[in-house]
Amino acid sequence: MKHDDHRVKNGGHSRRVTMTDVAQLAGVSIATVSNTLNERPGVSDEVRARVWAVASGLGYRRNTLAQELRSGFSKTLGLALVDVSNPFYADLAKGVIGVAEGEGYAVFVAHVGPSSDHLDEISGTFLDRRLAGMLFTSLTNADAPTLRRLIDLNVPFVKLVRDVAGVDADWVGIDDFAGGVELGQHLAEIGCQRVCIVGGPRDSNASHNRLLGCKAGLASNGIEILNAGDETLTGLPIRASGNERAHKVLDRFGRVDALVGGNDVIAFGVLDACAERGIEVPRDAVVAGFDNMSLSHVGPLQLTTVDVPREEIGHQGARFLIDRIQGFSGSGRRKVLEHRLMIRDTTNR
Amino acid sequence: MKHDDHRVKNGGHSRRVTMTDVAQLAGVSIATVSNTLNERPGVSDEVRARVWAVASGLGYRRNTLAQELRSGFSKTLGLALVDVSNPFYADLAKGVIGVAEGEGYAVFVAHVGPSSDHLDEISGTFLDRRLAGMLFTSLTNADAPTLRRLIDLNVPFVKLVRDVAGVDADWVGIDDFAGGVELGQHLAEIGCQRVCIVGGPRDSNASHNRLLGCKAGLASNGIEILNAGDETLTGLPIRASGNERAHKVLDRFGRVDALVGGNDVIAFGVLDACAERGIEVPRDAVVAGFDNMSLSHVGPLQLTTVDVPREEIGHQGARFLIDRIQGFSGSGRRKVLEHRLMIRDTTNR
DNA sequence: CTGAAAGCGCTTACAG
DNA sequence: CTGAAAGCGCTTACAG
Repeated sequence: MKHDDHRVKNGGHSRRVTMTDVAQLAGVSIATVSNTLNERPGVSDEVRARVWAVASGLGYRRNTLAQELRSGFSKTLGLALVDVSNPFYADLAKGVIGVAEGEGYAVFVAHVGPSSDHLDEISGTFLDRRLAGMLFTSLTNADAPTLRRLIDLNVPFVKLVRDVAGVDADWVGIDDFAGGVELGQHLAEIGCQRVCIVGGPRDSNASHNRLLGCKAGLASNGIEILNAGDETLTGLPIRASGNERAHKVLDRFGRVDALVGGNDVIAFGVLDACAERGIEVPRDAVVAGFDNMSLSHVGPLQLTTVDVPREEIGHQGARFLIDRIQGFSGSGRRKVLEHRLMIRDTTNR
Repeated sequence: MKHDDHRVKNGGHSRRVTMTDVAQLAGVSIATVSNTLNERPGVSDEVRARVWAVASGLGYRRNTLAQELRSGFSKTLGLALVDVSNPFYADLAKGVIGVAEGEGYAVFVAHVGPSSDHLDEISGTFLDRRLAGMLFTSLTNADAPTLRRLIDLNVPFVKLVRDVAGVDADWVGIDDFAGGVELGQHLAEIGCQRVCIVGGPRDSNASHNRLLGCKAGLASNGIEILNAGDETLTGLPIRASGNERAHKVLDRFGRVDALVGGNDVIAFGVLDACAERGIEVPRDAVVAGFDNMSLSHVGPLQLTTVDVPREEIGHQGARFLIDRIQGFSGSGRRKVLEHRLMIRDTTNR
């Protein structure tokens, strides 16, 4: 195929090939070209063959903007993430993009900062582009008005991982509470008594449930966490915050048997803090996380954590969304995927 | 603002607010609405104020599809990645999305599989959507025809990290060869004699340069790698491949002083293999990687590696691309960002 | 089976 | 300063 095949001469300059070009060369109307290319019935075999031949000969490609504008249907999704460079969200994104591309949908990825204002802005630009649907992560209750506007506009969306009470939409995640319980019980079983939790954001319902679950798992063994009610209990889900809060906790509560991170990234910060203080894990203290990040089991000191099937959450979320785009209606579905406690080096003693 | 403000009644059903709605309510033509909203001169203050008031009262949002179709200008970029869930690409994506959103561009993220066919397909769907420009990673020479077609179509694009010879376009990356040299020299300095390289893909020019550099750095100290010419020298940049090839190398060459991964992910696989064989790092053998992934320095055994400023590469790439979209022309620029050898536990002896 | 025509929601010369 | 009209590239009833 020659390169020029994708363009058409037009008085010195050249432009992209349109249906009109195909129609003229094939000697038919653009309606017939459209019907042929969209595989609609009622085009004679002879014409159909000629149109296809001309179209591919010219290297014709349908203009998606025009198609979506006119038809009112879009095959584009929007995915809002706190931060792609966080492996947790990156894995979700992979799951979403994988299913979406398989079904012929393209996906916009946008970054939501810490503020809900930005989520509203992103949802706005998604609306401007008339996306077929959206997927949200890291939602908080403050996002409810934004989501309700989408419901009013009849734009389908899915909540991933975190849920927002009172907003009726499909949700995919895990049973964070149950995962927390299992982790708490494991710590009790291996004999931990003095336990601190260095949790995730206060306004994340997933973090909240993990924390409640872990407390419950410990409580059923008669253990109460040391830093209940302390400001170290919740914080940003980043390594620096885990590190800083681990140091505070170790300063405040002296000897600690176990430190639980609200997620693996926090737990890495906790491990850093232990290394910085000469606390040998798991001999002096055990450490656990939540998520099972792909790099949480590197080298000689692998992290105990609760596996969250991130990519699968992305898959299921995309499927839910595409269902609704294709006409499924009904109140919000809830899909709870399997989590699994992964006992590894950092609690192995 | 009421929810219904974003919609307009239309015989039982309701539709999104358009410029026509705004024009009618404001008692002006849609041309005037367009001129006002686009802040073009030549609209009286009185009319301007009225139009803005009506537009925001109605919750009007411009339809991006229509705008891009009619104006012929798009504020949308495409980013093709092997895999977002690979932290290296995730960081690049973060950099690109950060700058793009700051400049008012949205970005499509697509997954390129291992084959070049898929890259061509992705570039096709990007063209269909009339994107303003594209960014590519993980290019190989086989992608040259696809890229040349973009040049013919006058669609700007940027090559990130990997370069493709003979395709004139902006490129952003690091001096992989120099990074390799520094790493090789470091290994020689700490007394390594028996060195194996477990490199990246054969057809990645970045991996190739790293490998050549490392060999050169060793050679300048009179050291030749053990597995030169061996099939273990190149392979997939994934953990399993690093693990498998490390085992092969250790089987074939007996005692080895140093194992170099083509990137950190490969090096993690190498570390796993060492742990599996009871080889204590760095006592029995040292290990190094390339990239400085954020999780390459976790806990008690942090990986020696060469820092690649991934997010900054994304930033610079997006800036280059936006320059060209805004009219900059001229032959391909080359931006070499700073790398840095990070000496850590795995080579610390 | 095929085509002329209207229209999706905008932008853009061009008159007035 | 303002508006009527054409047109971006398609899709979609509707005639013939």
